[in-house]
Amino acid sequence: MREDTRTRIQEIALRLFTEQGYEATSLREIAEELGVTKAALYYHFKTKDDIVASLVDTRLQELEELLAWLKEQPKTAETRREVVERYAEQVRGGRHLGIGRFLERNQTALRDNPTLIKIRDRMMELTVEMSPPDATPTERLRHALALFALHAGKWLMKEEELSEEEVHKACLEVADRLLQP
Amino acid sequence: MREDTRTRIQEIALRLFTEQGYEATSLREIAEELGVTKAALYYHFKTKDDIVASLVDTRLQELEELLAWLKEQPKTAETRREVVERYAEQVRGGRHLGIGRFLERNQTALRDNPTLIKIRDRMMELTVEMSPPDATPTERLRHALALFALHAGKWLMKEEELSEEEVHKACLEVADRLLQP
DNA sequence: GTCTATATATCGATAGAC
DNA sequence: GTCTATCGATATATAGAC
Repeated sequence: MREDTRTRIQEIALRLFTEQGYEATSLREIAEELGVTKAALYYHFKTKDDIVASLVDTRLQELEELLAWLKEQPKTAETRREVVERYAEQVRGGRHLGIGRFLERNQTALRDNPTLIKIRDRMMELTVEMSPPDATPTERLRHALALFALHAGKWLMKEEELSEEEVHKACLEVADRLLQP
Repeated sequence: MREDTRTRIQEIALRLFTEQGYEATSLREIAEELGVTKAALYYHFKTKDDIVASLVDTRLQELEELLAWLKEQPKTAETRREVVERYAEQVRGGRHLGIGRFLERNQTALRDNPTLIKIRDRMMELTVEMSPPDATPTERLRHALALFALHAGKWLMKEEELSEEEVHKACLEVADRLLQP
């Protein structure tokens, strides 16, 4: 069962945008890896930005689901732990693996992209909604950083000779410590 | 006492590279803000990359000084605390303020820049050298993340109505918690 | 030190044949 | 669905006058 061309464009674009950056990756490069000409891409996507939009729409949806759930929960330590677990599951999540890193690395280049702006806003909301209204600045920072630890951990430990499971476990343990009262 | 042109180019370039990204910022834009033509820039810097080099060389030097100092210290909790303090001082540091953010936001676009590669390597070394050889993966991640917290904190708290001092204090407190045994 | 003018290359995007 | 050919804009960089 062969993948369709649209999906392959998305995969190649995601990888190159992540490795090289959005601006530094041309449609010519994407087309060459796919084995077609630049013009062929325009049959599948209207613009270069459209490729990005198709990538990030799914991520925005996931984030909004998590945020909606969080808003219905009491702002307790137990809720925060569950947010981190759900977020971690999304970050390393099945088929959308890698979109997180793409987003991290292209925030400036894509700072005017409407969907990216929404993702950043939701992310900010998420960190705010984790803490009760009377939390101190330090507490709020700790809770926010717990989510951040899941990204940073993977980068910081990429040179260690550890399995993905071990890295994941270490990330969750550090996140948990940041959530302790 | 008027600044010289070379310094003004560096200031404008640093700001635009940080706000818009390296690739998205053209020499034309820099020249326009300076009030000269593109060609004039080439009198002061040989290439666009040369402007970057002039910016990051200082940061590399700072980082190498800190690393050299760290390597002579025992890997104790006290040493780790002092590394964080010195690093924090560099991050918000006087005249080189803003280079940290520039580096964070242009890692992909400038991934082949020799000085940037060195900075990334030294940064990695720094996180490794903080922990004793027998530290667990989780401990190593915690120590590394303590340095990271100083960057992330500023981003995460940029929308809070806090003074720079308060944000800085919160960052240091969270970093300190990550260093606790 | 800064200018005008230009070389050369690449980009995103489109038109139209097949 | 993919091609060739091309448009118009913009990029980095250089040559040479002043």
